[in-house]
Amino acid sequence: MTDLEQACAKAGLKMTGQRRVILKVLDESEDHPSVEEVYERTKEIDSSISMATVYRTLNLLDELDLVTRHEFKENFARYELNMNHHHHLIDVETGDVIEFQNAAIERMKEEIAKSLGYDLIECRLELYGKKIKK
Amino acid sequence: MTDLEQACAKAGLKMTGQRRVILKVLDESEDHPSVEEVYERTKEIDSSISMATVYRTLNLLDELDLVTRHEFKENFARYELNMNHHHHLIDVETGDVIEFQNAAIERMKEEIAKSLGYDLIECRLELYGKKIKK
DNA sequence: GTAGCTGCAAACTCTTTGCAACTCT
DNA sequence: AGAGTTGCAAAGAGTTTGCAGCTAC
Repeated sequence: MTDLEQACAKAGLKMTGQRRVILKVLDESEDHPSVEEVYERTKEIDSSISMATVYRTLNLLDELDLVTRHEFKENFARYELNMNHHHHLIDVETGDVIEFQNAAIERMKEEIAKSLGYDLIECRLELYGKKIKK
Repeated sequence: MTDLEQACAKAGLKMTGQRRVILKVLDESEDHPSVEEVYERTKEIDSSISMATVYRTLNLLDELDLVTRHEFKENFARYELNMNHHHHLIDVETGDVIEFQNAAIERMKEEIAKSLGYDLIECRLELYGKKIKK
């Protein structure tokens, strides 16, 4: 039983075949798949899984904070397992997504929120850029 | 003729009655209205304006960079005139939106993009927080 | 005069949901 | 056994678009 499956069990979710497949797909994805992409990847393992189940499962995982739902400047959602905390730089020409971390920015976010009288709960930081050609 | 109308004219847009009303509404809005809200506000001035026109106009203004399209963690768009550059802190309990600026963060964003080999074109920074009660 | 704009309604895309059947625990 | 889960198809929300008529330039 994987860590992910354990976390689900702890939350009281039943571990069905479909869920196991979806978790496996997420765990093996190194990118930020859309719902459609998660669906395609699960179908290769179990072709009977429905889109509705993929949507429902991703929503559950999001509520459990096992997954982060992104909405870059597209009009559909992308998901990603919640492992290490990082932000994204999106290549405006190709759509490529690059991950980065930056301790100084983390610190400043907290400070800014605090100075406005808020506890920081969550945040979204996305850079959109164009590759520098040499 | 307002600055906004001038900018539109320069881009080759015809200044119709509907557009004038929509621009006026945006100009007088101090918040970040949704398309629906822009529509409601325009209807009070000219009740014949259609939703389709509001959508089309906002899309045009977005392309001209006169307006910024936001999608906070809701599932609809909000718009805002592109005046001074700033970011947003969203109150997760009430949905209130607070604006802020921070020069240090601006600098860091540029640096991060550069260090990844990109020219920064655009960015999205949103803090989601809960008000600190005393 | 004509390219561009508009309102209307229909179409589209992504996402959610009601329901009856099924399945983990 | 029973609550939770599933697939299907239908519904929903937000947004876009084809078309015929209208309007700014």
